[in-house]
Amino acid sequence: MIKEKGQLLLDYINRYVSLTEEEENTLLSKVVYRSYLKGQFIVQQGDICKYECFVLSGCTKTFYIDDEGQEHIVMFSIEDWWTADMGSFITQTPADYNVQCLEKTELIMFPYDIIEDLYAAIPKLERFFRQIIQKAFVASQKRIVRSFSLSAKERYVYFRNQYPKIEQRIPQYMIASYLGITKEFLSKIKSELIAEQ
Amino acid sequence: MIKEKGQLLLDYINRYVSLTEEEENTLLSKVVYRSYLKGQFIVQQGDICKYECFVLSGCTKTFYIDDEGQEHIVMFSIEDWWTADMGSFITQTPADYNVQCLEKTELIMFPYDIIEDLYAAIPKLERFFRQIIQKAFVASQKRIVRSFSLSAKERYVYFRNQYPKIEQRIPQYMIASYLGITKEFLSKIKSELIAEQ
DNA sequence: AAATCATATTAATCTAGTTTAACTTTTATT
DNA sequence: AATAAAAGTTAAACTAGATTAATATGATTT
Repeated sequence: MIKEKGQLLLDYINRYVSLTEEEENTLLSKVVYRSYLKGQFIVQQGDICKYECFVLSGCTKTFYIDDEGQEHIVMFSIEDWWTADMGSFITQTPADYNVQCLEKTELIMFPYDIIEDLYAAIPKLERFFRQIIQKAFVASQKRIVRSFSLSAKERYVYFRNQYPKIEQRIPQYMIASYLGITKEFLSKIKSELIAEQ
Repeated sequence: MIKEKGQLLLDYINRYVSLTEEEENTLLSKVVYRSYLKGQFIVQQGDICKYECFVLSGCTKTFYIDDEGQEHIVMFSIEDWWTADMGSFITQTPADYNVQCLEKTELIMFPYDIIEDLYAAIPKLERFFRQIIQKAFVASQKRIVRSFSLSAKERYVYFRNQYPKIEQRIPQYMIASYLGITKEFLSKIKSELIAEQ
């Protein structure tokens, strides 16, 4: 794998735990670098998710198609985030979600069949993953609270403040889907917000 | 700590990792057993959450009071589940949530200041917690999807099927709060469901 | 047994957000 | 530059769920 790409991952991990040079080399020898084009799928609903992926560059959406064929966006992932269908990955059962690239996207992929070896070789990784998943879980719980206690307009304003970088890169109708509202209603909210100031 | 109480925790942990007898003894010597009465608070909004708690018996609700004074229930916890404000616990910052007992509740508490020692003494616990948090995160993501893609009636039916034990122990108005609807609307849903069959 | 307090029901009115559909603007393709 | 395709806007009619308020049921206390 290209040295400088791996370094981005190591920098990220070293914010949580400190790896020795030997551990760093072991890690980089086991993970896989891959680049996807805009529109390509990293995971498809129904497949078994074989990789947990760290995003080096680009942007993905994780979404779910319901029985009526409606798309519901669960999350976006950009640089320094993770993407995959974790439920499918940890249980090796068919994925509920699709993960699709909204831009050319570079990833470092952690294959399922080596991740146990990796934990055995580098126990610190167990701690690292525990810590980032704890953070993700807390964020997810907070999103549930927001979905119940805030209006659509409030949720949009929150999203815009929290993820200013994401908003600019993504079409409005996908943001509407992420917020759980229609694109028409988001359009109305935006024009109200403009009128307000 | 009472031997048989500790055994419930060990049985639970041993479903994920296998502890040696020495590790089991170390663990039980560090955690704290405690019983709360109905109505008592385990965590209060604004406090720093000092314990991650395993529920031996009883039932708790985790909730958030919004700016308008409205209560929003984030989760219920019963036997063999965990309860706390994890966000507050991991960052040691003021809690967003309250955790209150809906019945007499027995807990095993993992104090914040010993948890690092515990990970050091029993590295398997790191793996154990990683695994249960992964599961919790996946469940949380699925709940977000349901909150967007299902109607209130569908969410209620799902809840009833998923947690039949919880429904019987808890007043309707709390279930309404958990589902993100008013108690009046839940009452309407229930009478519709009765009329349907 | 009466009184009180918490919980649940019902119904009328209201509103945040959806649906449908026509139109406009922006971006990509030839 | 012209055309097509994708994304975004506006507005009218509609609906899921909220609000308000009155009533009913069920526990708990005295």
